[in-house]
Amino acid sequence: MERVKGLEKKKLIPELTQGKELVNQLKKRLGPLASPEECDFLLGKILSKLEKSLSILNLKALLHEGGINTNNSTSSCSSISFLGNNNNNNSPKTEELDKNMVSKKRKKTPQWTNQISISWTGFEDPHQDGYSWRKYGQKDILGANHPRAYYRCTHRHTQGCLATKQVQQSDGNSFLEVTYKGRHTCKVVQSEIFSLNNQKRQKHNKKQEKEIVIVNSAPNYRVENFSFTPKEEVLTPFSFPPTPLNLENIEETKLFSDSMAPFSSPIASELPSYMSLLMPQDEQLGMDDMILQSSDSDLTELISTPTSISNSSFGGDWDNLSVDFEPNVTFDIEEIFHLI
DNA sequence: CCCATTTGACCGGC
DNA sequence: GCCGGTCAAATGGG
Repeated sequence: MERVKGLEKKKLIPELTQGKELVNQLKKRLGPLASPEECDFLLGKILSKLEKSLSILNLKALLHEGGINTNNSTSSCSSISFLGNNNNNNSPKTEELDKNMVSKKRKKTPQWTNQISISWTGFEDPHQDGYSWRKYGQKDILGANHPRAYYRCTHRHTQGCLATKQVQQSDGNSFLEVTYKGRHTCKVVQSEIFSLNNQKRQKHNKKQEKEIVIVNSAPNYRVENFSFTPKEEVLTPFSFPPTPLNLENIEETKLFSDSMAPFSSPIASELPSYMSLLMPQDEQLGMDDMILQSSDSDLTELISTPTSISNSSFGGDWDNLSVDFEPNVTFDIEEIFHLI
């Protein structure tokens, strides 16, 4: 993969500029007199520009094989925000030590290594992200119209997995803001993944499968506020696996590669999962196929990424991003997709 | 019966 | 004291 250097950026500018102009045209023509054909034509051109831009950015892997579909381009869009790290030396592992305590005494506020916020609309169900979550609380948040739900990994007590997530419907729109905290340390073996795919889904409802199909057909997304402040040293308390090739990461990577479930929990758990999202992959592959076809080397490449992330810049495998990220930089993709 | 959800209480930080 | 986050008893569904 190649990086987006000056040349690619130069390519991007006209594409995005044209896209923006097309949006403006469409905006002007939208109204009672607008003909569907004209709108479709403009939409097609706009989407073409955006896809081309994405291609340049090498983000095309985010899109499902269908690319941006005009039929549902307004029905689903998600955003990802890496919130960076706000952790200190408090290790969530202390919770594991306290798990036998009966007291309701609140444990020290865990400081999370990885936190990611995902805005989420459309047909995707943010709860179907490849992991099993258990809701443990719900709170009305000041200034928010909707309560915030708190979820933790089902394997919290059995395996001490400390991954949590918060889901809250944002105000003013239909976005579901899903914030993942921590990372999965549970060993969700592949058999369980298969179980998830092949048994739970069938067991619980056909609807879920249906939704997945919808997800696949509604790949439109946007990435916003892509900022990341990796601090390798503070990752340690989270008991990062000694080897990147553990099942957890495999799962993360695989699930993240899955069809259009790009905003699954794995991305919250590990940056390389996001990396894997950005990397061109056979978009035709289903998750199971991905699991089977992944090579260790690929995983190593992906999963070893966070350790290569420094405080200063994205080096190493970050080159694969095809974008020159700066620390805490706001990902301009946001603006790109706000054009839609 | 098991497990997930609900919900009020509780806790720590500010 | 307020607020966000967590706990755990109560409840419900399969």
